[in-house]
Amino acid sequence: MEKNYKRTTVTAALPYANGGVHIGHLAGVYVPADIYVRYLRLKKQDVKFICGSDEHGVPITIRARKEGITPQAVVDRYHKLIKESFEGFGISFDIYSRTTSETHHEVASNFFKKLYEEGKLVAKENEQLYDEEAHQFLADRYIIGECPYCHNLNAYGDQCEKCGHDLSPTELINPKSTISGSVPVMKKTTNWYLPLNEYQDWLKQWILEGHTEWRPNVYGQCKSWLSMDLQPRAMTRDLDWGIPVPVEGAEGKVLYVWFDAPIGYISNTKELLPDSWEKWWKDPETRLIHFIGKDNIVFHCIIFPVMMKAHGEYIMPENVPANEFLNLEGDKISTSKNWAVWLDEYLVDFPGKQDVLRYVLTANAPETKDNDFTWSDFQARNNNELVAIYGNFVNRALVLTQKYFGGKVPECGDLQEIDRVALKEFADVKTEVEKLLDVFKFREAQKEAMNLARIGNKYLADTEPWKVAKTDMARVATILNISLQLAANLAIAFEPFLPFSSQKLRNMLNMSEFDWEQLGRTDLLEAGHQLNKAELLFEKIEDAAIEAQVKKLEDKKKANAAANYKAKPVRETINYEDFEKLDIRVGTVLDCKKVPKADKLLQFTIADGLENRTIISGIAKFYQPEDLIGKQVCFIANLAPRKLRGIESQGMILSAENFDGGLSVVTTLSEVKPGSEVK
RNA sequence: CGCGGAGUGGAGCAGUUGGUAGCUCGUUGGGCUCAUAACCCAAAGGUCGUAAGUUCGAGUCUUGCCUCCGCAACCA
Repeated sequence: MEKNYKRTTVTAALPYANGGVHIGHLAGVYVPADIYVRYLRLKKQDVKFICGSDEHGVPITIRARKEGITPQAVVDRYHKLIKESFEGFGISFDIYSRTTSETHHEVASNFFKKLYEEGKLVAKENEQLYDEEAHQFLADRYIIGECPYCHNLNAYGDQCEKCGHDLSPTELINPKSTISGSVPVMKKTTNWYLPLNEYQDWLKQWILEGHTEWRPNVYGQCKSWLSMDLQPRAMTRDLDWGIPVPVEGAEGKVLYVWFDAPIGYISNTKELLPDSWEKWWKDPETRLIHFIGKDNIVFHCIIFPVMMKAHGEYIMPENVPANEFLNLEGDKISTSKNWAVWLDEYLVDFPGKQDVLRYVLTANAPETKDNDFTWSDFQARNNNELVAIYGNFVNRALVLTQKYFGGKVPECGDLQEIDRVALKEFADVKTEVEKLLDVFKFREAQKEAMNLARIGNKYLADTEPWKVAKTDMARVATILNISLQLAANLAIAFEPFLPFSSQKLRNMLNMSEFDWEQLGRTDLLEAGHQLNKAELLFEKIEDAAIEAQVKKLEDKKKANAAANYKAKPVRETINYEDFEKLDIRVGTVLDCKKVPKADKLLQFTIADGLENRTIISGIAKFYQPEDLIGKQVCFIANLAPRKLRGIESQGMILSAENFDGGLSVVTTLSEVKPGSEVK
């Protein structure tokens, strides 16, 4: 803030066009960004608010394949949905474009070309698994196979979720493509890498020394990254959905989405301002602010800055206010599990109540830690704060004015001490709100704005104009004049937070012009100015509406459980000899305890009718060790022993994996002798 | 195993450079009646995840431990 900037470029994370947007997106990124931008605009500062859909990447191709449509059709659908949701909530982007736009393809392509031609990228050849049926290289997560450590048959190419080992796809036994089910083959490929390591010292200096004021979560995350040795990172992928790599010999390759997406900020600016976009990105007198969620910190603080640095013409972000996550009724919000409050549905269920959600999400914003959204909190904040404090004060001032002065702003007479105190208090609010907004503390800033209404209610209670009216109308005039000035101030103070309500309030007050500098002043409405009819600024939300939402969520939860249960296709047929190779037996658990310093592993001592054996199993999350002692389990007796956390596991205990990932140990219906074979 | 963030009265949050713990909502009692049973006042209620340490003194510094969230597939 010390530096005097001429203009501010504000970006909000590009939502991925593979689903709708929900309250988590809104709370984490778009509402705070919108508040900030509206605030700057009110201060008459030069600001551009840039966003758009991120429309490339593998998951979109997967969805398209699943639905039997083109990737373009997928992104068209979600781009429209997302764009409309944002518009519905008054997120005031100057442009909301998309990364499939022509401009973006050109900008991203040129960006890459410049880095390539100047030798800022390093080409590297390596071998990757390739799906010959689907004709594409496979990202780690799209390969499953048997884990070489715990022999879980459904380990992913990057990690086995059962034993927690980090894997590389080539380690998997019997790897299989999740896309086509075919067996992937090794194929050589060349990709271009951004040598992050070469920029490490610069990053350290820029962030760790230059930006100690960044939020602790952002700064800490950067510090964590910069304390390790950064590795070159591939900026291209072998895929057919994306921006073609503009280099000879790079057919069938596209830019990595995380290379492509942040450049989207730049190209969308260019689309908005074809002639003057450069000053918004290249002029050192421009302040660049990225609003993101915590999962994006590394891209916006490390990778994208390095890209821009390597390019050489761009300015660096001045701040990256990242929020933590929002939970919903105690559980993580999840697109894939459909555990979310979707914005498009909210707009239908609560028409005209966009500001209520904006208010609640800001009041409860996950600025320093993850927070929880609950419908009962939503109701309470609406009824006890918006309605009771803000709406009610405005209503009181207007109704009294209507009653005593026919809806005309009365003359302000001599001020008494109590008036001066109230005026002083609300003048102070301006300074306070500004101070907080300037450092991205939106939650507190909104609370401070709400204090204006509190001051108003107290002022009315203290001065009791309805009593004074019996004896001294001149005094009532002064009191109501001040109250109305306060209401006008509220309209300004809340404009960044609750734009719809501010608009409504300004209409009631018949106020045309307004800007932030007027905040704290007492001459916003002239004596004799005619007010419009008072309406309610906010309405109470009844229990029934809340119960309906809670029920909707519960129904979703049930539907999810059902939808997520889908049996996997049966594997390749085997013959009896193959089966016979497996020696499956029943054993009795003699002892069971947690493996120290491993959160998933249990160590079993199993009576097997022979010499007893030790088996490690990754089911600690689902069983208390003592509950298993004495129980009979099925295990594979002739699996090659394997060391896990330093303990040799002599076999594998069989468990069924439920739809939700939960594991249930396989046992027998009646007790049998330890060592009995399972056939 | 490693790294980052967080753990404060019933709920949601503040607590700056260490000095007897604040705010909003809720609760209880009182007041008022202009107002969407809304508003105003007052009170009760925390010893700050846990154990130890530094200090005359720690929520605020150090160390260990516990719990939650996140960490380059997707996801704010």
